[in-house]
Amino acid sequence: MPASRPDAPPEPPVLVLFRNDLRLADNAALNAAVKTGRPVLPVFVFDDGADGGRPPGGARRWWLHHALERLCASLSERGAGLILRRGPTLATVLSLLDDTKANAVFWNRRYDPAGISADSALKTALRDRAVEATSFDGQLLHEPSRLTTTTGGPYKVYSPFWRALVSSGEPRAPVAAPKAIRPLHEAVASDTLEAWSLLPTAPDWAGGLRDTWTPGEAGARQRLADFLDARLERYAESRDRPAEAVTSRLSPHLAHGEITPFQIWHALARPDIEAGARDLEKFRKEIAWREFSYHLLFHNRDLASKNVNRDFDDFAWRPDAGLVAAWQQGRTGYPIVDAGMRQLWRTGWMHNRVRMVAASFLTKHLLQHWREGEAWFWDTLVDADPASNPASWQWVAGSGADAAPYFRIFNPVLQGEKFDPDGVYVRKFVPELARLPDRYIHKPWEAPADVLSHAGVKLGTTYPVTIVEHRKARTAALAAYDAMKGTR
DNA sequence: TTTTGAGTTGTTCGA
DNA sequence: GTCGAACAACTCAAA
Repeated sequence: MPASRPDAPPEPPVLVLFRNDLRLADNAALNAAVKTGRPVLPVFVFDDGADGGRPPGGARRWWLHHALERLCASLSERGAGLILRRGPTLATVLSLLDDTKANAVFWNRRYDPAGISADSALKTALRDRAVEATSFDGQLLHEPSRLTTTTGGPYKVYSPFWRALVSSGEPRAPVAAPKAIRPLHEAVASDTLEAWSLLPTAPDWAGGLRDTWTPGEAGARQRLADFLDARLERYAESRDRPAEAVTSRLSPHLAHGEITPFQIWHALARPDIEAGARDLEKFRKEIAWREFSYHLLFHNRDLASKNVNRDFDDFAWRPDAGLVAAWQQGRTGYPIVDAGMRQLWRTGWMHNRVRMVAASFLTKHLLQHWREGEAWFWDTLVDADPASNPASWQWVAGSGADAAPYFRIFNPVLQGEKFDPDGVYVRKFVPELARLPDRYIHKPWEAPADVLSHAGVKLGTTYPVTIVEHRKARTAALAAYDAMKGTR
């Protein structure tokens, strides 16, 4: 241990950059910094788009505020503070070096294209200044460049990617949080969280988010424990039923790095887990989808803006702001779609099955560009992820890698009847239909007049008339697809 | 180089 | 009501 005589020159600290890794457990960069035995200065560097990536949307800003409060509290329990700085990563870190005389900077790697560029520029600049710069893993089980086909290329199909992931060996074990952090005693300037104005005001739309989520590392741990304890054993059977809360809901915690896939993967292997092999495999495959999305993003920097399948550059979208608005606000007249869009608006999250139905509806029934939907989800989802969000939208739209065949057009009535058979989900988020009998809950327009009036439903007044007719919309979508193929 | 098997999540139609 | 075929070939990945 270094001497700490009061007259000794101050020992240079190690800076630990926090970005999408708002946790102390399984934090490789923080652990390595603590292990040096030197003072550690944790800094949250909020590039907020200044590194060239996408600034977080409204829902993630709300989450970030609370996650930072939690992170700050758990750092203080261990003796350290959290410095807040906003700006481009390189300039921000260089000014921190001036302020602190630090001679080492540690961080966990980011995997969005702008983050990769900014961090590699940072590494070069620091090494030019003889400052130690070291990056660590944590966000992904596999470096996106590491899994390759036998010919060395990137995977474009999920199944072979999954097989490669499984056969590439067990992911490393997670590491425990440091028990104590040696603080830096000199004061370092920090922004205040309030000054960043991450919380919505006028109006405060975050009530539903507060009721639904507990941002922060402890919340993530609790969510994982609940999932393993009560939900995983019904996962394979019920994961497609939005009214049943059997999905893990870990996505926003993963997106903010409050928990790592290493922690999740290893928790699934615990001997006390009572779940069938089918449940475990299904869930592991979802974790692997997240990995696959990052793999795609790594090899397609423009995933959020350009069709992976360039044939779709010729697709005849029919831009219509009114249709997009009706979809966003959950007034399409299709109960399962509207329930999903309202769940998203109210809680910052939507069940996976309903995401597919709602996304298919926007791109195929309404012929609106998938980018419209991707942008709306980016702004409203607490789990908005730079890889999963665009990869999944392109998958649904048919323009992505390993995408759904275009002719698979979800029928919103059948999907509702199949996965929300007793209408519990629809009734929760579309209360104006709550008194309709099950038989009509997914197709109120077929209900006889007396049934509607008895349920207090007036189509076109209390609940919208369908904005497009399913059969016609389906035919039009298939025709648009054929036209695109014809232009090749 | 060529061959071969396979490919998240669906719907509709007609027998 | 149930069941199988058609939907569109095409590209990927491994042998």
